[in-house]
Order: sequence, then C-alpha cells, then structure tokens
Amino acid sequence: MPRPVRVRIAPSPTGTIHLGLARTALFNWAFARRSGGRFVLRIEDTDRERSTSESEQEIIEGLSWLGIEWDEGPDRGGPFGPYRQSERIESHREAARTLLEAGRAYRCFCTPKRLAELREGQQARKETAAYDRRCRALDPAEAAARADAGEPFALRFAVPPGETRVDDLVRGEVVFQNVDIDDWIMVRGDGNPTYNFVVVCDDAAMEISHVVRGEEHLVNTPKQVQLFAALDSRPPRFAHLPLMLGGDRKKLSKRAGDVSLEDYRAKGYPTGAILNFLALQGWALDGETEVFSTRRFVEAFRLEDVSKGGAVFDADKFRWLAGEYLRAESPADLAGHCAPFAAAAGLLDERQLTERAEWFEAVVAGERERISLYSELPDRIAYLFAADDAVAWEAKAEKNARKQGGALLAEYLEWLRPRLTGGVDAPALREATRAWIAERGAAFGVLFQPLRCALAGKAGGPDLFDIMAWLGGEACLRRIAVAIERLAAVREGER
RNA sequence: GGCCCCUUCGUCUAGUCUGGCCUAGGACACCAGGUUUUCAUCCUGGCGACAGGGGUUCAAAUCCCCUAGGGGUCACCA
Repeated sequence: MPRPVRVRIAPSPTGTIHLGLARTALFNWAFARRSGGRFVLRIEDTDRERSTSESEQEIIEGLSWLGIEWDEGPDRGGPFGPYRQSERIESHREAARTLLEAGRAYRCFCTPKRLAELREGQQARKETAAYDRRCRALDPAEAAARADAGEPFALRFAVPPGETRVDDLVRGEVVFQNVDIDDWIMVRGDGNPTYNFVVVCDDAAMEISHVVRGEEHLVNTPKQVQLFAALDSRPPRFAHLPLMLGGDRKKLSKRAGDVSLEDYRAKGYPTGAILNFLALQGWALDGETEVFSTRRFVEAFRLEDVSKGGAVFDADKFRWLAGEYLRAESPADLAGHCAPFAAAAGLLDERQLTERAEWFEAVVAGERERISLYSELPDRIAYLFAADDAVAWEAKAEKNARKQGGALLAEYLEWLRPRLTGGVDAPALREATRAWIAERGAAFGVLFQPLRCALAGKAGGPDLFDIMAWLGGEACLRRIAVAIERLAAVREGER
C-alpha cells in the first residue's frame, strides 16, 4: 500500500558540509519533488560532545545557498517536530522502556573493559567481533533489581533469529542472516541513546517513507529494519547511493583534498555547476547530455536509475562544468558573482564597484572565456590596476615582445598619441591600426606582441583594443612609453 | 578475517531488467588540425573499455556459475 512520500536527511552538526551530504540532500530533495512528497531536515545531534550550533547553522546556510529547500526542519518547523534529535529525547526514552518491557531489548551490565577484552580475543582468533550476548541470558527480574541497586548498564537490542531482507531500490534484494547481526547498543550507560536507535525512532515518528543515503549505511540497515519491526512500525523503503570516491578509490575524505561544500563556494564554483556535477555522481540524464538544469534533473530523476558502483570524484570535469555555467551567465550576473572576489583581492572596493559597474561588467565579459571559476578573475585583471610604470611582465610575454623588438612600437606610439585624446574608440582604432600595419607590410604580431606586453604584461588575453578602452588613453600611452624604455634598457644590459 | 556491496574507455557514464539495432554511444582529460592579433573560447578529428574463465543460446556487455580484483562495515561514533 503506497503512502505519502516523506524523505529526510539527518546530518550530524559536527563540521562542514561534506560533498557526500550535499549529494544525498540533492537526491532526497529531487526524489521528494519528483514524487510530490515532503523533504525533511533533521539535525542528528546525538553526539553532544561534537555537535555545535555553528555547524547546524552552516548546514542550513550552505544547503540554502545551493538552492536545496526542505519542507520541514529545525529552522522552519513542521507537523512532525521537533526536528532536532536532542529535543526528542523523551520519546526515545519512552521507546526504550517499551522495548525493554516487551523483551525486545535487555540490560547489559558488561563493563567496557570486559567488552574490550572480548573483542580482542575474538580478533586474535579471527572470529567475527560481536557481543557474546551474555547478559541476554539474565533473568529480567534480576536485571531490574541490579539496575535498581544502582549498577550501571547499557540497553541492547535483542536480535531475533532468522534472516532480514532489505529490498533496496538501487541494489535489489539484500539478505542478511540475523546471527551475523550484533546485539547492538540502543542506550548507553550514561543514558544517552545511540544513532542507530534514535534514527529509527525518529524516522518512524516522522513517517519517513524512503531512506535515501550513502552505501556506508547499508550494513546498518538490517539492524534498523529489525528495530522498525520491534517498534511495530512500517519500515521505509531504502535506497543506498554509491559512494563518492577519492583518487585512491576509497571513500571521499579530507585526505583526498577539498571535500567540503564551503571549499568550492570559496573557490567560486557556480551553484548550478555544483548541483549538476553532484547529480552526475551516480546518475545520468540520458547518457549524452552532461549539462542540464536542476529543473530537468528533478523531472527525470528516479531512484531506480541510480548506478551501483562508486564514483571517483573527477576534479577536472567539475572545473570544466563550472566553466560551462560561468560562461552561460549574463555579464551582469557574472560581474555580480565575481565582484566579491575582486574586492577580496584588493582590486576594487565596494564603492568603486558601484561607481564603475558598467566598466567592471565590460572587463568581466572580456575575460569570461579565460576563467572557469569566479575566483580566477582577479589574477586575470590585476594588470588593469597596476601602476603604469610597474606593470608586471610574464616571462612568456616579455619573450614574445623581445623577439619582435620595440622599434615598431615606438613608431606606433607616435602615431597613436594624437588618436587617443578623445577617449578610446576600440572598433575604429582596431581598423585604423590594422591598416597602419598593412601599410608597413608587417605581420600583426610584430606590433601586437610588444603592445600586448606593454599594456598587460601577458602573453595572451582579450582583444588589445578592448584592453585599451578599459585602460583609457593616458594609461595606454604611458605603458607603451615605459615598455619601449624597458625593452631598450635590458638590451643594453645584455651586452 | 567475518558479513555486505560493487566491477563498460585513465575518470564520470549510456547500453544490462525486456539477449540481436553495439564493428559498445556521450562527456572530462589527453593528442592533432582549424578559426583568432595572442591566450582562451569555439569547431573538426584521433586515442581509448565490456575484469578473467566456463556455460546457456542461432546470437551475450546483456542470462547462469566460478575465479579474481576493488570497496564498505564490524564502537557505550554518526
């Protein structure tokens, strides 16, 4: 019998947003949208030591920045609240009590020391490390008496005999033998519940219909399925997403480089590119189309189409995709996205950005083919802000300039001087300069290479006459004059 | 090591369920050429894979079995 689609992500607020979490969020969200269901954000702050409200904020802010929106969550409430696990502790205690009374859970008085020794022995004998279920044999009344007397205990789930089947939407049916499932701890000695316990209690209480998460959780699933049964609650369908892998083909981790969403935000990846790339990790639109909108993704997304094998994170492809999105932006949008990076680099302050908005937009539009990330702009245009007599020359630019020599440049400067008084008319100047070079029977490069070096100090870049227009006539003339001297002076020095 | 999952170009993947249209398609990267005042963008072309072995079948990347390899997980973490 079908039930309303309700999915969730349950991140623990213990750090930054991992790309894996971002993808899980994206897939859950897309699935909910596609099926007309609800997407829930639940903060999994079971680990009180490591959970912080800053991290929770970061999760909320980061996912919002990406454009992923949840229907219920700690920041916006909802009919199944509260949405922070720590605030649901009473219901967890209640569930634990019920399970204990029903005999589905039992008190374990084993000390951490004994457990450690047990584990060591099992490992030494190459046996499966699992609790030996010693306390499961205890008489409930006796156990209750010991607990009343103040003896510390943990609560373990009593795994029943038999087997557990998980009908995974991505992987098909997966069967586990219950003897292989440990009598895992539901409530710790200090009274705090564990993740595997609360996650099921909350999923049940919030009527979660589908659990879509990373493959590392697949082995937890039988424990959870058994708990749903013990709770007399209908279990959700499961879908385990393939892992995102690092270059070593192991689970993507900090070791592999930048794995947090914030890293990519700081580097200036367009949000559309991030979403698009994440969608491609374990899913494909039609096998042909690589660049597609979030809208198309949502329309076409089906859990059944998710691939099973792990996906190695391809930083090159991600960067390429970023460039595709960046280049598709309007000049105004692109300028707006690049502005903070230009400001951070100390090129322009906010006031200048406002006053010279049109100018900045033109510059950004002129550089767009050469950058893939917003953060790459400042380096490309820094020369525009250099002092005219101190433009940094790249080695290759200088080499090109030197190959052609400054003679023609000096001649050009004299020709140019009277033509720049009334501002720079790029198209007209381009035409006139071409004619001027043709008159002399020279190749374009003989003038353009030294000129490019003089103006920008770079071997490549936008159209020279656009650069002149951005720079303004006075600056151009000064830079060319300085370059003529510089080219001549060094030649002297070489002798 | 136990349990579980996975296996198509270097990488992301289409094709696998419903065997034939697959001399296996697309993309990134790489290489070559073209366009351009340069760089880049862009365009064209090239390189490059069904892990191995059996079986079923007229026919297998697609179905079955075995082997190998990789990964995940084995906490009073989440």
